[in-house]
Amino acid sequence: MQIEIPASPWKPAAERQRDRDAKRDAVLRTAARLFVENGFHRTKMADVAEQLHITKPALYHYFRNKEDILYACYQLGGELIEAELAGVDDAGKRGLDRAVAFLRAYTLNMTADFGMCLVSVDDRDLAPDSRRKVRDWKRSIDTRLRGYIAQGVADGSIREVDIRIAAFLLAGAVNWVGQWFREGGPRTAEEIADVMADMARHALAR
Amino acid sequence: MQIEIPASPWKPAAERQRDRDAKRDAVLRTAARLFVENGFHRTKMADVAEQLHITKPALYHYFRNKEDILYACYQLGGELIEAELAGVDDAGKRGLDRAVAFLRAYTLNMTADFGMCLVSVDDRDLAPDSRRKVRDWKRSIDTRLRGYIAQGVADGSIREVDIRIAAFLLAGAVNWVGQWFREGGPRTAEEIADVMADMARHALAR
DNA sequence: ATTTTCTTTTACCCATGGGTAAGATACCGA
DNA sequence: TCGGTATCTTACCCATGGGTAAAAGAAAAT
Repeated sequence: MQIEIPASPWKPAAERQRDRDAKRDAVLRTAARLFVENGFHRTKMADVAEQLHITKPALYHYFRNKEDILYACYQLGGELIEAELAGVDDAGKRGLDRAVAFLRAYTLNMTADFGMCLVSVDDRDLAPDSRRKVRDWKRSIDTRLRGYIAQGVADGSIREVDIRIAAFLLAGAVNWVGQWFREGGPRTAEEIADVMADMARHALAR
Repeated sequence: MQIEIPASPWKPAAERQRDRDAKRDAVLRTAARLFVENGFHRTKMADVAEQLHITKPALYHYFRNKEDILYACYQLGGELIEAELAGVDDAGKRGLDRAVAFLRAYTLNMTADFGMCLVSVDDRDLAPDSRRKVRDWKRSIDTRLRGYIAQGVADGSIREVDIRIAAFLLAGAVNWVGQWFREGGPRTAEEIADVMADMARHALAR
């Protein structure tokens, strides 16, 4: 016979909250994958629901609308990248080393669902205010890369290049990874990131 | 008093055909620009018509449906690129020189409306058979770039790289140009193509 | 002049898919 | 046991936008 332990009155509530968060997370992951796989417009709310074995209206308990899900994808994708980029400044003192480390970290993220979402989904599908936030964030990423390149030119580790164009081109190579990389292909994400880092280094180094 | 010159019975018909072709072309250009500007799904047939000062049903005299316009964009974009790529083999005998010339030519095209269409519009919006043709063509472009790189590795002008990944990354840098380049910006298309060529050369050269 | 053909318009149709209203079910605290 | 709340379902609504039918207008052929 078990002794009845009086449960804390807060515990069930907390557990409930955990459940809710887990479910919200599941919606987000499923949607992100479908957005990447089939595109935002071809992904119906009913499709997302079907994958989760629920019905469409149930989704609206976790997100206000479709655009809200999309924005959450961008937000989470952004946070994941920011986390990955945190260690870049420790990669070395020279601008070249930092730029390369930045691109390598970015590439890794671009092979994951939420990273892909950032580039394979059009941010014009967001409401104006959400879109502004996303654009601001993207701009900050770009500014950061340009900063490393500028630093490298200043410290002599990077040759004289048009910083704006160079940053766009390098970012393009990385962003495009989200368009062709698929889990289970002939190369791992790490291998691709290594090649990217190697080529970026050669492209920039004096 | 004017002498009545009996018109050739074929001339009016030919002129009519020219008119029709010119109008069809105008539809295509307008649509391509709007597709790039606002995205395929946000571009309504009525929008295209409005820009041309006609009404929506008039469009259907020149194209069977919206997807047909999209396919024509891809087709023309492809032809323009093929034309630009024709001279690549004459750029030198070494694989490196050819790869660089290829990327430079490709970049130039990616700054024009139809070139942008190729990458900024999702080919999953095409019907299955059209999509297969487009995919086949894209694959042939990729194969060609890989061929130049492989040749370069063989003749010693390009260092040992993972050819598949290198081609994807370089193509990514180029394709992404269509996402950010806009006419009237701080740099011309030529300047961007030059930077691209320069960086690609450094990234690949032994 | 009139008939025919090409082009364009007005007035529609309707499938799609995001979103909601209202009720059923389960679960919790008291 | 009961009232309240969170969750999910069934049954809808309806705006949107691609596409069409049919008639009007313009131009060419006879």
